[in-house]
Amino acid sequence: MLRLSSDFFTRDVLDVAPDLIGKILVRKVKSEIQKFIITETEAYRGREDLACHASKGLTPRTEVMFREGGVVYVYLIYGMYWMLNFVTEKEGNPQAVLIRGIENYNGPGKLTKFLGIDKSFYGEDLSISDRIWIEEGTSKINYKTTPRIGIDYAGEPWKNKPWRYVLTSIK
DNA sequence: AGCAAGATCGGT
DNA sequence: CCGATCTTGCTG
Repeated sequence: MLRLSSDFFTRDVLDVAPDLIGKILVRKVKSEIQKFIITETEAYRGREDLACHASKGLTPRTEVMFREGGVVYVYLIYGMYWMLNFVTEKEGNPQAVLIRGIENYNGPGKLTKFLGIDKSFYGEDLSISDRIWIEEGTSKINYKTTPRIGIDYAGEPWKNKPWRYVLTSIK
């Protein structure tokens, strides 16, 4: 199957996040390759989006989001769960897609634990990595949108933006 | 230097 | 509904 190049990620996160639904997340551990359909994503869009970590500006933690799209942004939440994100857009425009679900593993904290994703993936380049990348899916899919989960603190209008994308069926 | 809160999850 | 568990950004 075809690995998605950085061109796929250097677009607006509101285009990339829904386009990732139905794509294949590939994880390679010691020459063993595992593939999963991506079922749920969320978009975090720039410095103005108060739910996006980049709204805090360029800090050691958010630095990777300011890079050219196509690299991995991971961070620890609640002291125990790693969140897996893919950076999007051009350099200097901080956006990222949170991977909230893959087939058989719903929940952003559960899937990273299952896949063995941790701090060592911070900044990993999806176009050349030999342990994580994305491949084109085969089928067309349908999805729905809802507000993002767990970001009520961001307030209006951010908490109600329909920037969560969930796979509903495969055509 | 200290502190409150967090893009979660599983058990009551 | 509540606790686990620790990094982070903000305050002082």
